[in-house]
Amino acid sequence: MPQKKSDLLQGTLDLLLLKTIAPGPMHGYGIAQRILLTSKEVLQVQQGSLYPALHRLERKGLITSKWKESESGRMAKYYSLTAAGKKQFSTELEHWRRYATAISLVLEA
Amino acid sequence: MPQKKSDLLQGTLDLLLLKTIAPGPMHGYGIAQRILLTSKEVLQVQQGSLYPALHRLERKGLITSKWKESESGRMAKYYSLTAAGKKQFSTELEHWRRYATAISLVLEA
DNA sequence: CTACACGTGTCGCTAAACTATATATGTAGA
DNA sequence: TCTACATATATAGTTTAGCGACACGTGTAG
Repeated sequence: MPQKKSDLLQGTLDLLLLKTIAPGPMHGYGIAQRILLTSKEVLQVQQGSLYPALHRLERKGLITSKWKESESGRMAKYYSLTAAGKKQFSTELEHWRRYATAISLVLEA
Repeated sequence: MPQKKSDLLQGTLDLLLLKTIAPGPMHGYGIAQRILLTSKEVLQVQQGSLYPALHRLERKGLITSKWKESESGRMAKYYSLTAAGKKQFSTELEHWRRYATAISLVLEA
């Protein structure tokens, strides 16, 4: 069961989204599900965080969207990474690693 | 050299502060220095983040302060953990570990 | 006398994430 | 049939953290 207070750390949501889209086009709902799954039910992305984040990334030109029929037969907006998005992803990944390492240094000191 | 855009992740600052104070009373300026040092110059806590955070923690009863002469001979405000602060620290540490692990799962998938 | 390290603090801003809500459809079960 | 739930997108309004830019004051080194 997902924890009540999921409280995403600011700045990591974009990274998570970018990473999840990377292998191929996905729609918002599916992205959230996949993150929940691969994080072993720890990371729960709220709709109120998810869709604004997706719109934000699209406005920045990091992802593009296209309406398509989903596996369940409904229409859904499929997002894919742009070239800029791929670049941004690797930058942010680097930043996360650097940051997480630094935190560990302080915490485990 | 510290990176320009240090951008602390929201929510981790309190944890860092609590951890740094844990071994014994420290003043704000010293805390920031120590974090910079132990993180190998990666984590730079800005004054505009540091002091409000310290006040916040004190208001919540997680730390207490006392004016004392510092090693340099000036007056400085020394903060120490309260019992509630210690408890909060272990809770937040747990949360961070759980969270960082989950992120890694998604990122390294 | 100037610059820098020490030390605390605030104001105003931005932006991220959350809660709650709205909308719409299909399907399973009582 | 009615209800509940999964699928799917979206926004309005709120909170709050962290940041940049200041302001204040002292002591010391050059």
